[in-house]
Amino acid sequence: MSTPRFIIIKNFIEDKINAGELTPGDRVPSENELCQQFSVSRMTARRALQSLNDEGLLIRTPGLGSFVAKHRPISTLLEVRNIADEVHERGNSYSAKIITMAEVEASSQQAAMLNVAAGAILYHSVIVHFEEEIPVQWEDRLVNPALAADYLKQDFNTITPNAYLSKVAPLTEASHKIEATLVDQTIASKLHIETRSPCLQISRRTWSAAGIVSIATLIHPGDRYCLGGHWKI
Amino acid sequence: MSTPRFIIIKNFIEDKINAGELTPGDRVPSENELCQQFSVSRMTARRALQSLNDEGLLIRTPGLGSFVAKHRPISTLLEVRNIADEVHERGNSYSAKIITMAEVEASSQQAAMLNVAAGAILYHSVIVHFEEEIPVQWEDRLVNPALAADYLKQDFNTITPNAYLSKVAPLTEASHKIEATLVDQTIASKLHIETRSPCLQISRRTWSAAGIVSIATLIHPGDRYCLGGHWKI
DNA sequence: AAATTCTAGTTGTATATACAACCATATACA
DNA sequence: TGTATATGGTTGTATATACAACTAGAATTT
Repeated sequence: MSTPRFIIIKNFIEDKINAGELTPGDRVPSENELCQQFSVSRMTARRALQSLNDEGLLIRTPGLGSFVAKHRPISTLLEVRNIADEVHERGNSYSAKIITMAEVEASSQQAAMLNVAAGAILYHSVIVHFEEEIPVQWEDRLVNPALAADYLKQDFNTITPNAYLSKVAPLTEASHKIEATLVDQTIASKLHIETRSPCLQISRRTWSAAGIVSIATLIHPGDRYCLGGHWKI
Repeated sequence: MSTPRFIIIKNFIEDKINAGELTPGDRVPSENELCQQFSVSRMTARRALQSLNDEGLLIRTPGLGSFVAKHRPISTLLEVRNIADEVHERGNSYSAKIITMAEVEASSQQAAMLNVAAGAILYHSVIVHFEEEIPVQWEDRLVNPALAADYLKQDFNTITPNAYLSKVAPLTEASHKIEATLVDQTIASKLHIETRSPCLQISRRTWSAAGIVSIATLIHPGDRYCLGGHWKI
């Protein structure tokens, strides 16, 4: 029913920041000052400040105080998700076509990326994903066999590589690179687009607790796919 | 020196999730169980669980317990930042060239996007940003005068539109769309690239507490710019 | 004058306690 | 049998308290 007190205090400060009354670098009331101002215990006042700190709005320094954060980069939580889930969520039919599925010897560059010895065996898959029979993603993936031994035995018509890997090697870390590229003739024909069409290319590297699991290159036709994100304080 | 107890408990649970001992949907020990197991007060055990909840690893339900979250989308915090800061951070020289800076009447579509009346006066700017004298971004921006009255009076060689807007109307919300496009002849010539080159296009809409501040279209040459992100649990 | 020490204020960690709200199950009753 | 009711366990909120670690500036000493 009634909103918790620490939320009230939190909103009080948040509103002042949004209104421009408190600008980056300014000092906000200390825990003790908030105690008196709102007649609450220090733990309650603390919770409000701590929460704002966790959200990146405040910087708190022992011995000094709490200050409005200077760098509040407009960042958007870009969810790079399971393409199958995404398609299903839109209520469309999903299918996949496997182009390649084999063991390969790691080139020196690939070995470095996956942190294995050059010449080591890697699993390599190339899959085209379809939404309503229209190709929407080209997925080229290298997998470290040590962390996903049964990769090649999976039926990727029923489970996506991403989903399988998340299951056998829980992901703890990932890095992405997003760029615009032109695709070559091979990929263009598989994606049913013209050669030299603009495409959104996502390069992704994923870690689990045990090490680097996989590197993937995902290519989307520019006119059929875009990434979106919404950011809120 | 010694790590806080709530961190120890937090890591204990986090490790089990990463190792696959606890999988999505599993129940984790309750606050009271952790109290006994680690000989700490409930508030300390609670803090560990609460922290994991805030990070999205756990879902906590009153009356039921705490469970490993099912949806852990690999999302990356994509920072769409001030281009000038980015360039400076790389240790390169930054400059800007103003192409357009004027008042315009809002078309019906523009009016709808900015939530103003059709035909209302808007500020319109087009700026090309350079890194080491090479164009890296085309910025086309529409601004709501009600929230940034002095927009046209700014010297955008010394302050970027983004930075100015953040100052006069603190941002509280933003949405982004990222896609790959081909640019027309006008933009291509300003960016010193060939017509029909692939480009990364970011469409951004920003809010402050008072309403929609601005809509911007940022275009980057595909071969000179990419977005990157790193995600960690 | 310079270096050192002290002090007040701040955040960080941790405990013990109390009550409210909620859920699932077991029990009692009609 | 079916419906209430009670019970135990869970998370959520809030307080009062204690001590540690850190910072800046004032006071003291050299």
